Amino acid sequence: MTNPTANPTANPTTNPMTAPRTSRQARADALRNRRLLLGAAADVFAEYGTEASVTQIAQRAGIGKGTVFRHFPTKEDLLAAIVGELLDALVDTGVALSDADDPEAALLAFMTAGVELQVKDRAFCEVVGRPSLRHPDVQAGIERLCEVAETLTDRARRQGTVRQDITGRDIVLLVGGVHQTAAPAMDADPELWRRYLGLVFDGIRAVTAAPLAHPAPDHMRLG
Amino acid sequence: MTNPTANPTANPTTNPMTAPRTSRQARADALRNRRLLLGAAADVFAEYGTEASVTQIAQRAGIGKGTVFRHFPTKEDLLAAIVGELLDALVDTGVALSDADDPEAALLAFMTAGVELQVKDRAFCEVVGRPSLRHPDVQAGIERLCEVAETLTDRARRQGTVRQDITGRDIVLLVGGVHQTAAPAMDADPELWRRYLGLVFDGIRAVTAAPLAHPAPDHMRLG
DNA sequence: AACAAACCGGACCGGTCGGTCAGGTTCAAC
DNA sequence: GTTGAACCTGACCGACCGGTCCGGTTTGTT
Repeated sequence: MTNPTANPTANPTTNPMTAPRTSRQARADALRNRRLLLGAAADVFAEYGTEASVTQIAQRAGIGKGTVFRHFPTKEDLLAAIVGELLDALVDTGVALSDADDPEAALLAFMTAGVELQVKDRAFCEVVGRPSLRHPDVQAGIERLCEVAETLTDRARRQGTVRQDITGRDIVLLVGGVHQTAAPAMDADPELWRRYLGLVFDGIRAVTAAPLAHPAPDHMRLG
Repeated sequence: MTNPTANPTANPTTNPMTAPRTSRQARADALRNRRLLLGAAADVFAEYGTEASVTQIAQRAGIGKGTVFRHFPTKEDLLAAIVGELLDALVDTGVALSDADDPEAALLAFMTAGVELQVKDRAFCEVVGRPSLRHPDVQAGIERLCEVAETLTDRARRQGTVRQDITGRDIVLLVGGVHQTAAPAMDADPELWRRYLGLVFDGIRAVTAAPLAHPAPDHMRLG
């Protein structure tokens, strides 16, 4: 959906990654600036989080601030495009793990990849970890993430290596939670999240434990 | 330390909760406004988080913005006073649980109280969950929290109901992490954190699991 | 009652933010 | 080469922030 090489016939008003106009070909300088913008935005959002200013992104890209708003009507649209790509990449990782030999190891690898992405990218973990950004692209990406997580979880459940009462949504939420658990102490130990991922995964593997008293979530946002 | 009824001979420059002047008695209106301010700040920070504006707090208290800065030189000092009180209350809860009959249940009750506080108070969980606010009062409060958590953990460890490689700092970090895990879906289910507290506690109780590969944190902030 | 110190409050300051727009520039079609 | 639409830019706008300041008010004391 947010793949920059996607079908150019897609609706340009809902997909700013494709050609912005349907009639004429996009101009060469416009495409060049768009690439510069997306690269700079990815870097700056990753390093400074969602509160990075548009001015800062424009400077990093070497373009004017007005050009940013020409390509994306609001800052949130730009942010959603960046985070959407990251979500897509993580979904792809999950899909690739869906037919691995060891379902338990595959689920752990998926969670590891998720936490690593959050560690690397401040904006990603801020957007995924809070119900603030209601952008449809992001919502859809998270939904796809839950689906692939459910696939991975289901295989491990059938194998009997993880408890029966864990869902794909649990996994997605726990990936965010593991990162947040370690976050306050990550300056002192950048790999601390591995400790809590191990602990949480022991909880996920506790097949002999009593079922969790509280039911699983059925949807992740809105009320 | 941040108890409003604490010893009035404490250094007023480091403890804004006590009388602001050593020589004369504080004026009646000043004390009244201070109480209004602290109450309003607690409410507004709890509801809107650390980004609540000083103007908003002053309006809720029914006082002028200048009066806020008369009592606390910066917004961060006010925030630290509020959060410090909450930390003290949680430490007291932990101390009260330190001689309970069932160490395992006591540790779980402590964690439950911690998550409940985070659910109720946005500012509290923002300050505890991020290494941003370096205010000494807050740092000291977190340190005391880790100590009482270590006491509770140690009793449960000796009893053999929790794994040997869990520390008090782990517990404090996990309390924050459990809340953050459920946070994205708490609009739909405000009690969802109970599910993940149960799951994490199963991990903590996994006495037969292999020891965690990554070592425990030895300090929580700075680098 | 009279006084001075303490206190109050909101206009004000400098700074930052997301977003707009007029005017100059560049590209591509012919 | 000419032309005009698409594009680029950075000065600018209004809103909001934390924090300051001083004229006016309140308070406790004498």
